[in-house]
Amino acid sequence: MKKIDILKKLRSSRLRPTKQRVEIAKFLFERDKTFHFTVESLNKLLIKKSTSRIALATVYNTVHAFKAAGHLSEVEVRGNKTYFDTNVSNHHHFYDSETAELIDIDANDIIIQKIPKAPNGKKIKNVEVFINLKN
Amino acid sequence: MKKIDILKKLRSSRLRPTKQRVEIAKFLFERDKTFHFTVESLNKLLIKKSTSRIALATVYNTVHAFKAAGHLSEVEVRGNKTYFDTNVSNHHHFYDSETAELIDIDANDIIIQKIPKAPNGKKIKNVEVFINLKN
DNA sequence: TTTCACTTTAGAATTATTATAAACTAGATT
DNA sequence: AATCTAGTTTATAATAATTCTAAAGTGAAA
Repeated sequence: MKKIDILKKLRSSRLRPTKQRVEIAKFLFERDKTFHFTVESLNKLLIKKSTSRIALATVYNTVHAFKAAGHLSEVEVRGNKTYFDTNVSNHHHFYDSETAELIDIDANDIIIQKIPKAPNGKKIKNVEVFINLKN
Repeated sequence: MKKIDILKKLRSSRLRPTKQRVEIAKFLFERDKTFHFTVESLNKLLIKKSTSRIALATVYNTVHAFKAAGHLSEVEVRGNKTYFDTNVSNHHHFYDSETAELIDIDANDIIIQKIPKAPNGKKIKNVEVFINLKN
């Protein structure tokens, strides 16, 4: 993705193409493969690579702005709380983000027909299906 | 579940049945339905219900001890960091907890044959399949 | 009943994230 | 081009969830 495309992408998302946003956007989107990161890891990479210093809070702001604009997705469904479950059997969950409530789904109520094989020397430990709900 | 069972359960898991553990275990396991909670919410409920005061750190310790013993499962796979993904299309993930690495799975590589319908007045927003890896 | 490794406790520390408020800037208006 | 202004960036403080620490307490083995 060219710089000009990034400018377009930002403008079309009503994000002012500031120096920082352009720099972060170039870093994130000028690549061939998918890129997974946390704000913290992105920040470290930016510090290494970039000439100008970008505040951590700006990285948070920018990442969330990109997310709101649909340029990034967040691989996290439950906020930052850890839920525990007295049901230790293999099962799945509905998650209602309105009420921050988890609902069990019996393992038998979901059948997965096709599944990819694990990469390289890895094995599949378990498969969790998470169904997010809306009203 | 009776108190005596809880004592057995703890002993068999090599957890000393201390006053606090028994109290928390009774609260968690002497019920018919699955119970979902966070340490914080559990702590609040314990403060309300219990006679003796239990330190928050003890609730953390105890919950993790129960988890290690297999009496509780943790509905959370990625620690407490939020990952972002430059791939905004609908897709799934492998998660390698050894390396804390996410790997994309194309939406077409997973086919779900049977899925439960959403509860009460809710709709399904999206379905996330999370495949945990081991070595 | 003594002993000691395991526990509990209060509070400090850490980590991830969000809020704040002052300084800055892209782009519209003059 | 100079001015204006809402949106941005920044350093820092605040918050929230969780873990650490070190001292005091306690099951249960001997």
